[in-house]
Amino acid sequence: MTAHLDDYDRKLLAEVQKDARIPQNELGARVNLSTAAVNRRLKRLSDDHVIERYTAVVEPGAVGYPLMIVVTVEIEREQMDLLDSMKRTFEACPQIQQCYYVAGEWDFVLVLVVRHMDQYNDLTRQLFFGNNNVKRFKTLVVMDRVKAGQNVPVHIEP
Amino acid sequence: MTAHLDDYDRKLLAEVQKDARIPQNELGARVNLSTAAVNRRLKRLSDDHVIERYTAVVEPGAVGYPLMIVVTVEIEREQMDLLDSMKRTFEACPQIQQCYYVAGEWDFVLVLVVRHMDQYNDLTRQLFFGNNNVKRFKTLVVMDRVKAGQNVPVHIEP
DNA sequence: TCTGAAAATGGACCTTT
DNA sequence: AAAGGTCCATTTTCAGA
Repeated sequence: MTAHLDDYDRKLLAEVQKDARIPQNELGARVNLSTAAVNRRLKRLSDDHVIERYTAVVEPGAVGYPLMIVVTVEIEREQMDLLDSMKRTFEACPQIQQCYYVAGEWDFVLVLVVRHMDQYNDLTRQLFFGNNNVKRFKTLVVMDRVKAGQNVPVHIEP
Repeated sequence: MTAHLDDYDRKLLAEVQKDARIPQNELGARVNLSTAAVNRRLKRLSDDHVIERYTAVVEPGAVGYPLMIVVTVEIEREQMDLLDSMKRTFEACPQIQQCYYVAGEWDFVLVLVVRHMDQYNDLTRQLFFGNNNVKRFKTLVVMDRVKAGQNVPVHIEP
């Protein structure tokens, strides 16, 4: 499953995770490869789905979503079709940035961005109060986004 | 604070959040703008920090981090310098993808990617058991990453 | 908005291990 | 075979008119 990545690949991944717009010749200079080799490796990493996609990260506050909220959700019954339909509902909600189905004290963890508390209130009605498979949920209001991103460590550790 | 974005900006942001490698002429075709106009707008959005950065999203499983874990942490005392040092510790830990300081039943929510349970165990020793300002923490093991990303909705809603 | 120069990408082809 | 390097055509970016 795990692709065999060498040291060059790891260095490249570290760089493009930090900044995907560094030109390939500059990347080559940093890792000691020709631009053509960098080009081939990046293409391979994309083809192999090691690199899932390239994206622009938008600052939520700058587009009118200054409020971030984490929600833990417990459900009533762990029934396949109910689960799937909940997952699809969460997936389809644009304000939900992330949705994880988890094992432990809760069943779902959601991370959402909203315009203001009123919008969050509306969403709780739609998503939680309006769904009779939701047993209870807890709201955690984010006061400081200490660290955010999808970066995966790529350094050589056991 | 909120930059004044028009409809073109929003459409562009929606597109580059989905895929940051679409060439500007193609973007222009999609939103009905010349490539030069697209170019200027994207530059402005970057300069204004509406677009924070461009990044490659790496599939954690493909580089040996198949396990994702959400942790909620409660701390002993909410003292400024202790808080700051905890934030810095969490920020510096490569396995911690996201760290939110929150209000509610917990103080921190962490999202981490690890190689296997043993690595997570080690991390709990370092980060939680080894820190006497941590009162308690709860582990939620992610079974399904239903939705992941940093996408911010940019459509026109109240 | 149009035009063109400069930069970046990505393929062809040859060489090394 | 697998991967690197050089060279070159094509595509993309980006600024001035």
